[in-house]
Amino acid sequence: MLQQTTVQAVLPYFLKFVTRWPDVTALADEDEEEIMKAWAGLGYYSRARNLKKCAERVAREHHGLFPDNEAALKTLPGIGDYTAAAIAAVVFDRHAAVVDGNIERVIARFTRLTTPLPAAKLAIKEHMHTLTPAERPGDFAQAMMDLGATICTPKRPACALCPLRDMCAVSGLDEAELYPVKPPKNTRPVRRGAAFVAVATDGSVLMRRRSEKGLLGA
DNA sequence: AAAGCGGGGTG
DNA sequence: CACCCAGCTTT
Repeated sequence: MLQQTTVQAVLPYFLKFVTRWPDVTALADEDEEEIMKAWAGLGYYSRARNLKKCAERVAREHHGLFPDNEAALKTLPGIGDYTAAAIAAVVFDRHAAVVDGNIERVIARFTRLTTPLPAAKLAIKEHMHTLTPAERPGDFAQAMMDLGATICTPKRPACALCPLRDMCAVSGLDEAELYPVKPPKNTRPVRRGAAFVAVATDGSVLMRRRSEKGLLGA
């Protein structure tokens, strides 16, 4: 449910779902039509169909219990890189590198990555893996996501409040002059000197110096 | 690598 | 109005 959907929007749906279908088997045995009706309003309806298919496979192939490793999880319908790692880390306490949109941004800034996405995704995943502690990897992932949601935000990050400020590669830059930018369509990020910091799920620039506002070229 | 998939909240 | 949201699947 949380794939590209805010926690606030999901919460009431999630509560209704877990109340009506308390376990994987209940969901697997339900008619798809009923699940779709309960999903109405959430959008991205393929997620609902994947959820049912996933429940059916977990019920049939795993005795109603989710597999405890990333590789097996990723074979299930609707479960990709992020969700597989999140389940492995949060539910099974495995040392898995969780990378969602927030963590992507946090890591990219933290390492002052200038490679545009999605080419940088592997490097980000690897860096997150080295950063993730063996103990409470799930809590660490959730802390990183919270950091991205509250401090290291897409626009106007609150660097002054950041607990990672002293270790962050971007902290060397003048915070007061850092601000978010979205490049015009049909343009690509251009690097000039060290003042330029590029990152975002769509490959757009997140931050650059105000004085170089006209830096983007076609 | 890029397109397609939704609805809702926010500045 | 643009942008963003605990992404995944299919071209």
